[in-house]
Amino acid sequence: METRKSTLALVAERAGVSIASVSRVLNGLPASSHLAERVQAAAQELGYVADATARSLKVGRTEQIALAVADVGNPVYVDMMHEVSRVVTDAGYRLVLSSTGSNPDDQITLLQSLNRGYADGLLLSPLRVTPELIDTIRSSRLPIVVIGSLPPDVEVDNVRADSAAGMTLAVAHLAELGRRRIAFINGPVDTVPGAARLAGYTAAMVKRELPMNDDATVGAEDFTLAAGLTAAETLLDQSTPDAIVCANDLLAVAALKVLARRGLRVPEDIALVGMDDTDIAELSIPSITSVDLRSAKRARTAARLLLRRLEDPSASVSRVVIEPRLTVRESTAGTPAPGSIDTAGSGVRGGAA
Amino acid sequence: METRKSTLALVAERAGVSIASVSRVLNGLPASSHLAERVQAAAQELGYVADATARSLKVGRTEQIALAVADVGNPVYVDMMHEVSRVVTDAGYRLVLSSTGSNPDDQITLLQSLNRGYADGLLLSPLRVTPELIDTIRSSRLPIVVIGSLPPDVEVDNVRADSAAGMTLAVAHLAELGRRRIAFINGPVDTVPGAARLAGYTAAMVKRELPMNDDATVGAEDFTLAAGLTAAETLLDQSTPDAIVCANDLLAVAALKVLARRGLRVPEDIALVGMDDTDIAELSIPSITSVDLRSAKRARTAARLLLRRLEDPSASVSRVVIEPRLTVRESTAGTPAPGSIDTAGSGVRGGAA
DNA sequence: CTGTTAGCGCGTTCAA
DNA sequence: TTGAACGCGCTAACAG
Repeated sequence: METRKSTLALVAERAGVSIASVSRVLNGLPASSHLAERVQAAAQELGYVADATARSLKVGRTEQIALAVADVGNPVYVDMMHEVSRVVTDAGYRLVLSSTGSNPDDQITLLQSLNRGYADGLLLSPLRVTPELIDTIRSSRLPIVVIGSLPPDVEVDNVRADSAAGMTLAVAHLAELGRRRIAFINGPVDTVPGAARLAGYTAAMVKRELPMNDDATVGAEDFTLAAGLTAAETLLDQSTPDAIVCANDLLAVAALKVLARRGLRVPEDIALVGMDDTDIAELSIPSITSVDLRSAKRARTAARLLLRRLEDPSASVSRVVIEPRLTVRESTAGTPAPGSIDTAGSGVRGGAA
Repeated sequence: METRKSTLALVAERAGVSIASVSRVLNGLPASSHLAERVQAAAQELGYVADATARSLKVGRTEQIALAVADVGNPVYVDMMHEVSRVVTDAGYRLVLSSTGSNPDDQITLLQSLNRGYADGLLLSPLRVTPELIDTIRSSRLPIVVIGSLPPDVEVDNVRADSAAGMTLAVAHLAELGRRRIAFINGPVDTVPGAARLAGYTAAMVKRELPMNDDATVGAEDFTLAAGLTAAETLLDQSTPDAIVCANDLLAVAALKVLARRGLRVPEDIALVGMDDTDIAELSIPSITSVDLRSAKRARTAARLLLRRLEDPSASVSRVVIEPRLTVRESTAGTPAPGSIDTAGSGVRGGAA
């Protein structure tokens, strides 16, 4: 096998045939077995592989799909990436990863560069949605599937989680365990998920007729551990909940740390529910009950939607809503009514004295 | 701004000039301001953006860099991805993500497809290295930088961690805390990191003249939580260490879970050290002391090496070794000599009763 | 300073 | 069944 770059012309010369014949044989089009053999052999010897760029220019497809997420480090996006990578690779596409920040302007720049045609389609998961961003998405030359909520009048394929329903699951679960003073640690309210989760929390609390209190809701600056630590301290300084729902697993881990630091037991003193159901919910000690927003399924669905649109550009717009589930773990397991005495213990807690 | 696809020819027609002039203006080459204006205007109106594929075919560069890792889900690779994404994007390249499994054959297939020229270079981090893989790397037409160890006679750019030195750091740290029965939970020994870490552990123990024991070393089936749980159970069934070093943070978290389950305190009864210093080491309760193998720095260095080679293909081969650090956290903090009584406590432990 | 033209490497008509 | 020739959209070398 040669290591030099070889072209159709070189293979053709070596096989003593025309480049058209080489192209045909390698693409499996009808040819005499005699010719096919010669070509195969020549191609083999030269280690020939068709140039992707030239092929793309000719056929008008790059066989690449772009995925743009706000933060490559966020476990949720990692899950999505993982899944998209699988689906897309299986369909014969390569995955181009674009880490835009949460800044809508950067995403607009990205969309414009997408029109350079380096990919056949885009999966976009915006953290903040502005009218400008929507306009840009609308006027994109290439198909886009949005992962996340979009205003109802936007005619773009999209798949989103029902995080309001997720908050309902969390609140209901805690209420059924007898908790009433259910606090909420949110992320930034000016993000799409932040706004949706706050709305969901409020609705769920009202519906259950549980006491609402401004001091029982705090918003972290960001969906990160560091911001969560500050937010949890603030919350516990101004409020005495018997349960906390967090808009994110990272925020839940932060809460867990602060609770431990203050000598509060989970779930005995305070039950804890996270959201996203990422690996860290399982890894934590105690493990954290979490609302599974089905990030992998959302990603998979979005990827398939995009693949479908690529093969049928005129298909009607799809809007898919994925229903959440609740994964119950130690942070809410076997919890008696508040105020009662913990005798049994689930036996799987860390740091037992 | 139009949404239809526009070409140089269309812009030229609209501006009433030649396509060459359009190309020049848009690439910032000298032109009269009169002409430049006309062209800019026309391009603007048509929403023209140069086609990436055609440009690539012409200039022979795709402005894409590929990154191939064994497992997109592994936190270490996520760190690397994050960093590579930054460096590469800043340099004007797009990142193509290839998730090969740990199977060398898949990686060979990947390398062959790379010769299709869809990227200008590759960053490869193989979990297992076979002679065939090395041959394929050697004969690649495109530049490759390997992240990880390579036999000394392979003339390929590469950057690796000194995980043997890392094991020395871990063992030394524990020894200085007075621990002597230092056990080791490794990953699969037939992987590059697995082999290196076992060798490092053995060397470090011998050097410190600490007691070695077959029962004190177990190998998990995989570098995952699930495999780690089994391995930790096995270890504790057959051995009574006062410290455990794990080849990986995930394995360390698994050990933490098993220790908690058995009522053993960390660090009082058993001190724990992980490896890789990923986010989960910080997130855990207690937080885990971990050998920082500098995955971000390794990735950054490798990416820069590749960029350098792209601009100077004849540069001499670089082999960089990144030295590890130790990040001390709660899982080994303030630990007195074994057998003595814990009175002080660092005050930042979880699950205090 | 600007226009014309020749390919980059491939797939795909059209003739033979 | 096979070969010759064209063009995808662009940049660069050459003319004018």
